[in-house]
Amino acid sequence: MQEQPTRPAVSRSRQNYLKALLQLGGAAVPVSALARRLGVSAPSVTNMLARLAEERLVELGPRGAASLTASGERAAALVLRRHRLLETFLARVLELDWSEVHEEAEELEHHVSERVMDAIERSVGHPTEDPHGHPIPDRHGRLPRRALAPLAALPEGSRARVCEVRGGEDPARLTRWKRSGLVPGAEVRMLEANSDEGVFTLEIGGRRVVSGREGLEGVMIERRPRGKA
Amino acid sequence: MQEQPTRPAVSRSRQNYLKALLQLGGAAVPVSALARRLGVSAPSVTNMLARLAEERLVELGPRGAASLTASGERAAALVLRRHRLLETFLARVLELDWSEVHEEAEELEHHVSERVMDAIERSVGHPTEDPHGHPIPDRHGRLPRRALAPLAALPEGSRARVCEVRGGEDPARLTRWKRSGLVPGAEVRMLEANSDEGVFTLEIGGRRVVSGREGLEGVMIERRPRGKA
DNA sequence: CGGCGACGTTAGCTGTAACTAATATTGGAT
DNA sequence: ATCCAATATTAGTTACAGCTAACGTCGCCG
Repeated sequence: MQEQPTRPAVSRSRQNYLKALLQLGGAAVPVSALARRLGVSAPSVTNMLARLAEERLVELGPRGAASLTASGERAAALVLRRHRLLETFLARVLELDWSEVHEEAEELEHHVSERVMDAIERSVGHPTEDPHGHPIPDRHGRLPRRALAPLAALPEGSRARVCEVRGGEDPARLTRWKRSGLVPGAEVRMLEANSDEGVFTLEIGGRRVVSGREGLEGVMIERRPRGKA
Repeated sequence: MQEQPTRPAVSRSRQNYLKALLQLGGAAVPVSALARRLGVSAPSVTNMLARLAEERLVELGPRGAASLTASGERAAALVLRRHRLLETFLARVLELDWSEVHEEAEELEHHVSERVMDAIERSVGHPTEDPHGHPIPDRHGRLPRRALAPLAALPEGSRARVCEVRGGEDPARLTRWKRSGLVPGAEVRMLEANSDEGVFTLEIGGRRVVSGREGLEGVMIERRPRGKA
């Protein structure tokens, strides 16, 4: 063992694998899915999974299906926590556009010390959600599970509140959503839902917005119980 | 060539070598000095210097003496710039203690994007000095040269203003200086300078402080022209 | 002027984490 | 039942940047 900058317990690469596993469901994730997500080759994944398995962070099933162990899941959630705290910080304190914060956090999450993370968290007042509405895991790696529905599933005439927008990796998409008012917290009403053709007409903040199904994919709502307008 | 995260023009390690070269005077730096400073072995240095020479960032003289080229010096100053901006940011915005900011910046300087650096610089109002009083190079890599004198050289009875405290790598030392009021901007008067025995008595902000020569090493002053007690 | 010690270099390894090419496995369609 | 295509694995390589051990080259001291 040679040691240069105090090798971290979980290397940068490992952190990315764990995070990807968690976001891919955490259980029975195929090698190919991981490879696609991380943009690496399948052999690289097989290799890394073997190492992670050795370290008891994942468990390997048949046909390469990987599942996070309890400690792997915790580690993954802690990476997610840093990521989301950083996004919040970048948006609120440094005033970056919400379409930019994802890629910046993607890099920083691996390099910011505990000490600085604590200061960052203080500076944004211990938020529970990031700018895209994703819940922020607590410092023990507990990630609140929420049951949300896709906006496209909202019945005609119903109201709902946008809770979370997924797919923050694509800045252009976020920019489009922001322009039409599709941000967490926005109140929307489904005016017309043509599910067959995939065309939806919504009222967002008093404005009519028409969108295709792909344009809405990832926008998640919490159904308003009292909302049968 | 394999490329994972868009290999930076100048790798982390290179940046550290360049910065160390600049701080070691930038010209005719012996291998051994670099090795000591960076905490690596001599062969590692020889190796890296060869690569840097190939990239025209340094020039190699006889007996391994390394000198920065113009572009190497610029690159080094830009690393220093990031470092000092980060220190300022960490101290002023995240309110870390000035004894902690150095080591945090040491890591972050390699991983913060241009975009975020710009936002950071804005958030601290484009400072020209870091918390330890070091000048911050401009965005073209120009580093103002200042002629400062060590505090220990101040004649008895003279006044001066502390300009810069060097040696910020050692948090304990910074903490001691801060306790005795030796921070950039402090007004001091040399009450008694026993240079032979290396004992100095100073007046700092109305308080008498006695210190040995080592305890003052790195505290730099700008002589007050009108300051003959 | 011979040799010692400091300094530097060469050679060869280590570890991480990627890659390609070739091979094995496996599940579904014929 | 067989074969194909998708999926996963094995084997071998690459790049970076560190390491140790061994060797070379000065300069100076005696």
